[in-house]
Amino acid sequence: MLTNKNNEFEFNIDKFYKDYLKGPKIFKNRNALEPSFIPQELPHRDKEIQKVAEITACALMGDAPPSLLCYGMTGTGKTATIRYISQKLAQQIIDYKPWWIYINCNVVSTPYRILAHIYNTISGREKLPPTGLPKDIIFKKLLGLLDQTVGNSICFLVLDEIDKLIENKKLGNEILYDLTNLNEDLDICRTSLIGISNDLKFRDNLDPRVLSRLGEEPPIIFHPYNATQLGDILKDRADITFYEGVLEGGVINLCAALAAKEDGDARKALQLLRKAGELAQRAQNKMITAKHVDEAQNELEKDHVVEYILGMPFQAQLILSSIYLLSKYPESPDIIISGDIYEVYAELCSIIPAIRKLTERRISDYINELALSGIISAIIKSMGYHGRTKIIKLEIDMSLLEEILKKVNKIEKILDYKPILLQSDKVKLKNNVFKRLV
DNA sequence: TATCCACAGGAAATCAGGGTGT
DNA sequence: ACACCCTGATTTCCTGTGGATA
Repeated sequence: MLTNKNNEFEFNIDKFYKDYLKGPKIFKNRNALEPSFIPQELPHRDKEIQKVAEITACALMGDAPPSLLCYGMTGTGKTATIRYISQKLAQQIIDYKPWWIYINCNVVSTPYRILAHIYNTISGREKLPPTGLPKDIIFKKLLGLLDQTVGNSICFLVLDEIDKLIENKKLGNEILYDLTNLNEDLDICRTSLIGISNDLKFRDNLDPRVLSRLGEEPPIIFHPYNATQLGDILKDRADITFYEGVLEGGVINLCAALAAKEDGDARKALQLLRKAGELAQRAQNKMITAKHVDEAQNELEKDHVVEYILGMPFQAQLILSSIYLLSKYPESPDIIISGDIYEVYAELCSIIPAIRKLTERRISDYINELALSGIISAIIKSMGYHGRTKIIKLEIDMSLLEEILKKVNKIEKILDYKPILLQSDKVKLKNNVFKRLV
């Protein structure tokens, strides 16, 4: 034990590092478990690869493939398949070099920025400003650049999470229309659009003109992996990532089974395995065991919640605090509805200095976002004569929520506040009526 | 069976903050 | 300095609605 003369614990960092280096080694190469890693082979995606290959094969002859849509839940290999195809295609084409431009519409989320992103990627040096110019100027500049720089080649535009674009129906359809019609305005360059989405329903919001362009080919559906398939994927990656013999038998299958339960998300499976490895490494264990996987599972879940809540806008954190306060006391109602949340929220706004109170409409959207993230659940329920409302339930631990909210500066102080609402009989009355109805 | 509650949630307008070229 | 542009967040205005109650 490291102690100084007063017998206090003393941390010797140099010794720690030395010991660490001498300790067991788990990771040979971490990269293979990163989401960005593209493996040599993609197990169990042969059918999908074949379909994409068939549609894009005309690029071998220099023709632009028709637009293409890929659907499937997260972690079903959509993006990986497209990247895989782009590599294979590049190996086969000798007389020209196709361009591949990846756009994650969750990150590059506006029409202007998509155009600018494409422009900046192709041009390489001359960057367009992030805002300020009119869109049509950018569009014309882009057309010029495509003909000039891409020239007699094909430019693949891969729109990942394309459904995010359509969240703003009007603008999203406009830019998609422009992108699907690029070829009309180009002289020599040809473009080809590939859309990737995890939401099948997003087509409903598509303008018919856009849909007819994007839907020329039947969409390619990526089904979730089952546990066996996930196991195969993990095995391949584990061979690259870990030193031989560090994986206890059954660890891979356990990861695969856990991820299979969660919609067959390969990304989650890989994350789980990596986290388990990290935990083993940190604990200086020689092997990764089922225990590490369990721990990893818990930590990943917690990490996600903590990160999400701390990353939310302050107003959303306030809403969550309102829900917290509404659940905390003996007087708390059994059923939490949006109206009550808003009342408590409004109260909190008046207590905390320099906070603007937002409208109910906005708060309603925030509640929906919270529900989407899984932190709360919100079910619309009609109470007949008592109107229609959302019934909200906290889906994470109260203690965890408290722990997280304590970390937020201005919220920490109000976590013991007792809302006036809870002291009125209004809640009790409502509560009784609703309890009867639910 | 018509009524009416307490909201849900769509669409367009507005605002403030960041930028442009002239 | 000026007119104009893009964006994200929010407000304003609005129509819609399931079912207990009178």
